[in-house]
Amino acid sequence: MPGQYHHRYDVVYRSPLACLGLKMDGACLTALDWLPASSTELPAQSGPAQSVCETLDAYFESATAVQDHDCLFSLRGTEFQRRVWQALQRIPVGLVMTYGELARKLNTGSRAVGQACRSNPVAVLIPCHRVIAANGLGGYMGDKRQLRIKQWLLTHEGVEWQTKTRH
DNA sequence: CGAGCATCCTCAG
DNA sequence: CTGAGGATGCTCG
Repeated sequence: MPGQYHHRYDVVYRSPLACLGLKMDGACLTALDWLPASSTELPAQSGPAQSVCETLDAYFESATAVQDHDCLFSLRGTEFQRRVWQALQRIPVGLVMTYGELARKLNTGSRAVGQACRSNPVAVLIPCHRVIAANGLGGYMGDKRQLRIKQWLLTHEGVEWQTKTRH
């Protein structure tokens, strides 16, 4: 049923992969969600949303060209989640980290990091897809079927991840 | 509290 | 290689 998501989002951006729903609060981005294939484009009309779309244009044109973006976020989350989301934004394009590595850096547990990644409100721009498991790709959006998105993004960023053999 | 997680490690078979 | 199971930190009801 196309269009059913339009009342939730201010803008629906069409990426090469799937549509992304934007929610704005004034000049700040509050949500960027991957939408189901059935959703249809809804162009930006306000300035701030348009600038987010331009950032996305640049990213999907060439990930490595966009080393940092100046989108403003306004995010709801616990202190711990914010700490993880900030750490995510410090992972540069082309690199990945494991949940365990990030956990050690933040003095916490790998599963807690994964949980915070899962609750990332801003897909792509807060690059939770750059965190992978010690032995493989890890999860994405709590749904195995969405893993192709994570895989696509990493490939687009020139990352060659491989399923490590254990031991 | 207790259950549920986008994990990790170890230890059999 | 595979699977089971414990340790782990954080969140939500």
